[in-house]
Amino acid sequence: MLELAVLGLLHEAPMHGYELRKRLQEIRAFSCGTVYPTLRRMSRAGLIEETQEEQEAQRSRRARRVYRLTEPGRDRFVELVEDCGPRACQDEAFDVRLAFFARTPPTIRMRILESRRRRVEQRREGQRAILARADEQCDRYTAQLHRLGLDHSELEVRWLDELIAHERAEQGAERPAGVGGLDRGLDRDTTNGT
Amino acid sequence: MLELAVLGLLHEAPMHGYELRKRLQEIRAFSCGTVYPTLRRMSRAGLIEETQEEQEAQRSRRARRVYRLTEPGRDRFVELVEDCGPRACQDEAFDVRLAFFARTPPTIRMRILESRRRRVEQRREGQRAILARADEQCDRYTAQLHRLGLDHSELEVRWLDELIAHERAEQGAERPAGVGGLDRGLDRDTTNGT
DNA sequence: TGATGATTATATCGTCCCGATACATCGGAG
DNA sequence: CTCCGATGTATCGGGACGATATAATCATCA
Repeated sequence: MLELAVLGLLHEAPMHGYELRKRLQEIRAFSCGTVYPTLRRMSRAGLIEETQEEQEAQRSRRARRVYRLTEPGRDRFVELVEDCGPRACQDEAFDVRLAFFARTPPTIRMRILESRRRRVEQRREGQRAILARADEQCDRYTAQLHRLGLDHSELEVRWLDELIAHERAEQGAERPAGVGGLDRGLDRDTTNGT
Repeated sequence: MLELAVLGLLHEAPMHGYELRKRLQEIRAFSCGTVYPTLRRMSRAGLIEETQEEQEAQRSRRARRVYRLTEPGRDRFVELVEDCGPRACQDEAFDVRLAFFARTPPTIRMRILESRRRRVEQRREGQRAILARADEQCDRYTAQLHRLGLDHSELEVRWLDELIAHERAEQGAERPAGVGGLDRGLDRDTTNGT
């Protein structure tokens, strides 16, 4: 997942590790014990290039490593972004996937949202079942825990319903009408191929 | 965390791995790739004992390993349950801690609940800040992600407030009254639960 | 001038946990 | 009788975490 996030962020512009970490935190708080080893691994795998930021002018601050997306990295991003297997809607992956929805094909978006919905609904049913027989087998605190979990699940299902409805409206508006490309606010100008 | 959960469950009765895993799922879905190695480790550390379930009568089903709490294990449980450092209110730990609140001293319970509240409030403020400037720097989907996160945080803060109020009422009822002696209300008495 | 601490920046360590996979045994359904 | 699904134990590779170390830069205040 970090891989996808890094690829996606470097898509915008080359960055050094610290900047990457800060941008990453807008998506999810990855630990730096995760970020740097991943950058190394991706660098070895050829998905990104690292170049020493050489600016003699400044006697610069410890010559930061600047990471830049490579062609294989771009391909890998497309590959990851088009994956809609079961992992794509798991808790740890879903938020990162959503963060790059603007660069995800609409059909994939729908599939991910619906998979996620099924998953959360299933969890919700499990929590309901547990709560239903909570009196017999749970202590008060455990029951409260599941109540919170259930509320979370219900909240997320409603949220997903909104997103799905929005997607449908958009796709419905585009398909029959032909190419619109308008809908500003969805993403700002992601069509620039760099 | 798994260690605490295992210790807590074995506190009730000896169990074999599979049963333990099923009971564990009522708290959180630990993978079996986590459970078995942990059982081994705890066994080596002397926190639990494993005994072959020998029942000649049945030519039994592959002689399951039955785990039983040892005295050091009991001590370890107390130690873990009384810890209220920052880790105790982190996401991964908090649910397990709550699951054994019934065996956690009231003062520790309060400290954990309040730490948790501070933590979630902090997260909430971060999310609010991000949402406030979402128009400039987030795409629509990322903003939605943070909106859900914010709703989750607000939900949990309210939930914590209820729990904390309940704890206070309980402690308030016991302290000034002197010897109440009885801990009732802990396991039954779900009040009106909102 | 120098001490102090916050921020920027990179890196490693041990640990936890996950999902996939493999292997067996058992009971019941077809 | 055989296949299937539950029961049951176990390992593997890998992703991620949090603590920690190190170091340079910068502002501030004494």
